[in-house]
Amino acid sequence: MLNRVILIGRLTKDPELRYTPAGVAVTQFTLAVDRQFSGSKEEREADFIPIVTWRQLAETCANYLRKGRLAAVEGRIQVRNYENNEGRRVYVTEVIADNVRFLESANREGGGGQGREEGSGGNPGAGGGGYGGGNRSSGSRNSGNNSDPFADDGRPIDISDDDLPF
Amino acid sequence: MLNRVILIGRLTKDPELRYTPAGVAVTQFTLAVDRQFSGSKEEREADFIPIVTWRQLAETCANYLRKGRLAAVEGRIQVRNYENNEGRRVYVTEVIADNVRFLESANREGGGGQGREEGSGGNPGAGGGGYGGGNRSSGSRNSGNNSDPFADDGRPIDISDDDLPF
Amino acid sequence: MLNRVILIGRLTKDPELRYTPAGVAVTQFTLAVDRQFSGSKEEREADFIPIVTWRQLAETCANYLRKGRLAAVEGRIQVRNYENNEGRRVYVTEVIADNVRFLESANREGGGGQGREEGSGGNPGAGGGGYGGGNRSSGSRNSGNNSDPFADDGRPIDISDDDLPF
Amino acid sequence: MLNRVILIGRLTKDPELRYTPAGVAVTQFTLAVDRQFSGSKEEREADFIPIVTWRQLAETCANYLRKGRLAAVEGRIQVRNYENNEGRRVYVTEVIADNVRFLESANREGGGGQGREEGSGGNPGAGGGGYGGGNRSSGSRNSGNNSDPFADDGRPIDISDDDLPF
DNA sequence: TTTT
DNA sequence: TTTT
Repeated sequence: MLNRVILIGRLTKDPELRYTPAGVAVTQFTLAVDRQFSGSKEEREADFIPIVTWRQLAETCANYLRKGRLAAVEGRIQVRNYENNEGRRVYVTEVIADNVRFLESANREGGGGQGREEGSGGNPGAGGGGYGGGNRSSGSRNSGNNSDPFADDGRPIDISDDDLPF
Repeated sequence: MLNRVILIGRLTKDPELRYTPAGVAVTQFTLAVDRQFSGSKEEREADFIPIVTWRQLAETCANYLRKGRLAAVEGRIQVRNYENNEGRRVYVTEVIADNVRFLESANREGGGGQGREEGSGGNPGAGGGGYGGGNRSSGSRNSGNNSDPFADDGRPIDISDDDLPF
Repeated sequence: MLNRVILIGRLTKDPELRYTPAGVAVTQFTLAVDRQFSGSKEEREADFIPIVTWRQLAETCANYLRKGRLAAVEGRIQVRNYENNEGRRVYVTEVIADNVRFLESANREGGGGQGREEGSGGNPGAGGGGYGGGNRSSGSRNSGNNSDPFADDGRPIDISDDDLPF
Repeated sequence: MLNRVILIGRLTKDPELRYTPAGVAVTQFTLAVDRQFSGSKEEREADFIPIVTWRQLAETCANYLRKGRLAAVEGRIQVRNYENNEGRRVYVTEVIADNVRFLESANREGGGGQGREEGSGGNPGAGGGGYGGGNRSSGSRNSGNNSDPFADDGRPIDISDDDLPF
């Protein structure tokens, strides 16, 4: 019916951009969202919330977000489940983002040498991910059978384009 | 920093009211939130999102919500983790609600014989659950030592998976 | 940057569907959103918030919403201003909705004789108003010079298609 | 029923802190929230949304926010009305904030000489403005009859403590 | 100007 | 494991 999430937090790692077998871009990252305590700094804790973005927004996030950066994410909660290699059903809760705002300029902390730092800051059109198109990267950039975007962090293999949210 | 969720959906079951060892009320239920498809009714699917409410709001939800009812929930995403009985770390994602709106009158479908139907509908003050106090039910309604799924900070204590609500 | 509003309330009147000179559907209504008081029923008050919907969503709202109905609205705040006929600048704050959920079935209170009651309830695709198209009603259903959708309730005349939000 | 707003934008001016006759702190500022255009930079436009904060949160905002700073605001839409000096009813729409996040450190642009710059950045407890108390500044710092906090920008005079939202 |  |  209605499912809306808004988060502000910092990336725990660089985002990971992958492609579905059909070549659709998917980027994942985790947002550390500090809980609010009026109390002391000792008890500062955070929720670590996995974010998934698709298509054009996925590419933009991969280009402009980095570990430690502050970002605002708008999206919806999705609960997926899959069977793990022990035959047990595992439930994964993620936020599927349709809008991401970069709240810190890209050139803040001097890069880090990954050679991917191409933006100068601001928010180069990260909103509206997929609304009205986006560049459905057609090619099979991701061939082979080990191509799953969610493999090495315990997420389901055999993701297909049926998982596309829009 | 900022962590806000708003959901509208239907309860998959009656809510479950329990008490921490310290006597604090906790109610849990799952909300089925239909995904939006312009397409056919066949492909109608839902996300099943676990909700947790505390204190006064927990009591109100237990009193007025029932399986199948429509409700709006406002809260924040929380990611808990604990070690299960196989020594594995399990992550649980829930929405901690601080505001619940009952969108259907309680007397809609005539009860069901659980003998707990005491409300007449509307929304008897479910908002603001816990803001400024709530009635911290003092008593030791919950005696016994191994019985409660929530220590007083909401983390599971020494329970088997059978005791896990989800 | 980020501008998100979620409201639940009741329509103070039937919605008003009009068309821009270019034939784009616009529906307006006001939502009465009760403020939360734990206190007595006497002091129950509401905010009356003007809602604007466009295109396909406008048509759906005009078809399925009626005075008194409960609805959930998702959108953004927009502040327009215009010069009134006394040469004074007037500011109008509205919520531009991109998602509307009908929380009460259309056949609840038996019609009312407006002869427009064609729906049977539920939510016939009101979400995503305009995402990916909608039927941009082509024709000039609304010719002449007195055609402004906002005329008789003190809203600016000379609305043009530049005001279209998507 | 439910009324929730989340905004990210920049202050158009320094915030204005005043006190009601009873000595309750009120801070007002306007947030410029850029609309999203995938298009050119020329058509960049913004909504200018008036924000009101009360009590402890008002004091914190007055201390740490400045013109041009980026902030996230969480609250609800309120529509007030009053009669202006020409006997006409005027409607004012504002966002009553209950949570404000400072998204830029205070020492960014070097002050500006207002002699009020006492913070070093971060977010010193701006969340939860008023939840569970706040320091209801007791004194009559604001005596006299022309003391209205909303006077010089066309807002109603004679604001009383009845306008307090919590 | 307002809804249940 | 799921709601209308």
